[in-house]
Amino acid sequence: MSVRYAILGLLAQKPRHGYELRSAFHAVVGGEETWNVKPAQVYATLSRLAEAGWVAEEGVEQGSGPEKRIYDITPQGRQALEQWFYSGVAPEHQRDEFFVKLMIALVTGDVQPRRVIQTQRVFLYRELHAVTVLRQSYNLRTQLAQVLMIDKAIMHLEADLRWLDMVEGRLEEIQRQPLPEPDIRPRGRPRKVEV
Amino acid sequence: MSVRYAILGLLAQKPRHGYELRSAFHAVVGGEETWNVKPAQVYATLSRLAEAGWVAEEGVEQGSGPEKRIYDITPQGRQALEQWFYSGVAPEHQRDEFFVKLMIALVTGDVQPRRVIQTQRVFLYRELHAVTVLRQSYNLRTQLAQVLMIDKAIMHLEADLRWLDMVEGRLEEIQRQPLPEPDIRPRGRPRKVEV
DNA sequence: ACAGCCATGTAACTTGTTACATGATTTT
DNA sequence: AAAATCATGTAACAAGTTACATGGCTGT
Repeated sequence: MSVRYAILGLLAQKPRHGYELRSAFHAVVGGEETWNVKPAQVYATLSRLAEAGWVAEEGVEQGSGPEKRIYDITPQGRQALEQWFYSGVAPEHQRDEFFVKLMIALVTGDVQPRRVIQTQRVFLYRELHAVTVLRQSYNLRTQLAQVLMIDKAIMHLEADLRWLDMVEGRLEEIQRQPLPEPDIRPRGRPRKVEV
Repeated sequence: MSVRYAILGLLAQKPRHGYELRSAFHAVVGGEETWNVKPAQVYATLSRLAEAGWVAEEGVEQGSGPEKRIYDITPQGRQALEQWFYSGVAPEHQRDEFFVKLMIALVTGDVQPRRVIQTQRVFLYRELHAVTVLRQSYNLRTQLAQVLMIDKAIMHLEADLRWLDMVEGRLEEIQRQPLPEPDIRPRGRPRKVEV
């Protein structure tokens, strides 16, 4: 979803060809190291965007070398892009892998949840240290994307660490009371639900 | 990735069939409303797990009604599961959709980054309010998953909001200096890189 | 000559979603 | 009889990754 609109946005700036879109994406979002968009995805996305009528192939440019298939954004594309810009992005809290891991660890007998939590805590601390060191090497003016991303990473890592502390607190509160089995509701048509 | 190991973990608890795995997943992770795993995914994942040798079909149980194909975890499966439990989950900061949106908004001329930021801020505030209200309706002892998830959501939303403030600060710092175009390096083989 | 960029793709695979298909069972 | 659950799947699609294939241009 992100790459699709990113390509659309870069085409709104000026017409470009696939290879150029890929470099521009890396330049804007923060380099090949942080988000390496594969050529396959760029060309596939361009085809889908063209099929949807959001971009159009403008023609082929041929200098000295291979031909470049130039794409441009359409009016419909511009409209879709604006809608994207001015709509909110919902963070998906629930589809977090560690959350699933923790909940499964709590019901599966032969694993210690506290060790699972501790493993994650150590991991997050290492990550926090790594990005804090990395931060010093970036310059706000020339590497805005990198700086903003690290700011975000730090805040999220701190939030995750505080959450892990909270989880341990909550678990102590309920003190080894096993999770209830899923409540089996009676089969068939349920009676009218009273509110 | 999460669902795969969740199914494995639930089978480590006891042998189950596909339909039961789906209900158990919902019961443990927090209900159909928060993460509705589709039957298609459960059965597809079971096939893949069986092919990998992590689970095995134990046989068919036939009561009054349709047959149930019971699966159980294998020793290899148990090993893989333990490795999963005791390894860290890396949060993916960079593949955040709003981050991409912001960076693209900053280079695309015809959109106001501050309005994009404000839209997201309003969205996050609404979400924060919604989960704060929802929190009151849950009970720690009987709805642990829901409570923990909301704790996490609140902390992340607060982190995101603080980050948005920080972004505006950073943008004022560089005060409408346009982002530099991607630096075009000379083509051909680069000379030896000096460290 | 060779390394490495410029430029385009195809094919296979993974994880997950959506829609469809089938049929038995159970309670109101 | 209708509604809803129990139980299993197939097919098509979307987003993304990995690997492969092709060929020209350019600087050391």
